[in-house]
Amino acid sequence: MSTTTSPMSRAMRELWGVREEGRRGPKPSMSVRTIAAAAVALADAEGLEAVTMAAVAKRLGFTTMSLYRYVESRQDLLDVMVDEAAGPPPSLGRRRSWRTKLEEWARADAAFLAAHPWVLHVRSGTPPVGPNLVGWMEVGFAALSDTGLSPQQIASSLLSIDGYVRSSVEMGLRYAADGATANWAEQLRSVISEDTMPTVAGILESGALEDGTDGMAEELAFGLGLLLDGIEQTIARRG
Amino acid sequence: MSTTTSPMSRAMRELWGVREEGRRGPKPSMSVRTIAAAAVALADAEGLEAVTMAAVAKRLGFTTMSLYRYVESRQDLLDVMVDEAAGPPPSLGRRRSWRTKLEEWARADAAFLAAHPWVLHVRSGTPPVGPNLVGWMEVGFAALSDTGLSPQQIASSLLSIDGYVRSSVEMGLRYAADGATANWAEQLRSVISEDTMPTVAGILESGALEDGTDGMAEELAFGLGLLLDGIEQTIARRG
DNA sequence: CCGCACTGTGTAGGCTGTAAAGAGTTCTTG
DNA sequence: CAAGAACTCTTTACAGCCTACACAGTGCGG
Repeated sequence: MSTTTSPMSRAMRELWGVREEGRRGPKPSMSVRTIAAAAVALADAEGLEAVTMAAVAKRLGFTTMSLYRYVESRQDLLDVMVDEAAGPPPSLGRRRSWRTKLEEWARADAAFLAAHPWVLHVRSGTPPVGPNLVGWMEVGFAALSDTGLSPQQIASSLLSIDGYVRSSVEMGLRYAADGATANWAEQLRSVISEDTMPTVAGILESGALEDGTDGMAEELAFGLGLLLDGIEQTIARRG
Repeated sequence: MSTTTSPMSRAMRELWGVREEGRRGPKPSMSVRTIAAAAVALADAEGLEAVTMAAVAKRLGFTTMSLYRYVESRQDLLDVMVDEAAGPPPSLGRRRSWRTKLEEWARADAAFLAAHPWVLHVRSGTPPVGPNLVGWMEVGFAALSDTGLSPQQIASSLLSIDGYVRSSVEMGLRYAADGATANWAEQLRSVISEDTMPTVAGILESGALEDGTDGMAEELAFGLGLLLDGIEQTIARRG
């Protein structure tokens, strides 16, 4: 109930293209976008932990502190990075069914996350406010807007899909990492026995978890199909 | 292909109760469990960021460095914390159907995550190796072991469910946080217009996202039902 | 032209995880 | 039983992190 209203960060406002009035001093030599792009490149190459203020600044040939003219804090930078990495939303066309659109939306989402896995580990306290991510929501919501679903149902449906995609990609990356499950199996073998953990032991020995990235794509399609089926049913029931 | 085999950490081995031979020096005054419990309490109370080695040690009345006799690194501690917070797996009984069991498993999973939200933000590079989490997998796998599904399918099914539960809880916490969506709406209102983002604007005004925690439980049940339906179909198709 | 708003820089401080060395305790071995 | 090895906890130290703050230079508004 204690609604603490915090304003949008300056960096986000710049992304939305709002003009500040009365700009007097020297013109900025960077922009939030260039900074974000450099930081994204760094995260793509060396992981999220490598994204320190110093490292990003160095990559741009500026001092660490100069970044704070554009970004309020590291967290602010991370939020901006996510929006930058997402890029503009996919265009879903007009003619096809909501189901085809949502499927394409989900696939684009998965591709985005697979290309920038660190996004999954950026923990932003608040829902997204960058123009790209809001754009993604826009086209996703729009795909469902003619179905007769309530706003509530539309929102829930899209969030379900996004959530499922995220967890699916994350699982895929975790278990498909090079030798990850092999190593896992080896560690477990030294502690578990057929008596205490028979089912786990069996599944481990079957090698079911060691099939790498292919399984991920299949799994994504599988669960996604289920969610879409459910949405379809909800629509059929008069929304 | 370059399978770098890393052994299980000493802390994990202690959790599994393996005995070290020839213990000579003074007896340890703590245990991995007590440390983990203190750290969990801290995380529950003040969030994951508050869990520093110094803070945990202080809470136990020891020096920071003493923790490193029990735990190899902060990351190691985090892994142990997750296992500790999870606790023993739910007992699913014997008589009921696999579907009832899985539903209960998912509900217990959601309850666990809702009680310790920071678990969602612990990023462990490897699959879990603690006794509690492996126990959760055991009972989850066991619920599906009589269905005729392949080990591969069993593993995928349970991971799907866990993934969905996780994302559902995370979404719920993010959007249901006190005043979060209200604040979000206010921020967006200052940047978007009916022209550029008509659907988002409409959904925002409808207040669809501001209904708090109740929506989460419903949403969880909704998507979960879909996944279970899908598993049921797969089973019916001769596994 | 003056002054203010703005830029990028340099310095500094507090906090972090953890490496390394030391002092004390207990078990094992000769 | 004595001696040394192995173990525990402490102390000290350090590199790296984010960022607050004071500064010097720049360019527009009055």
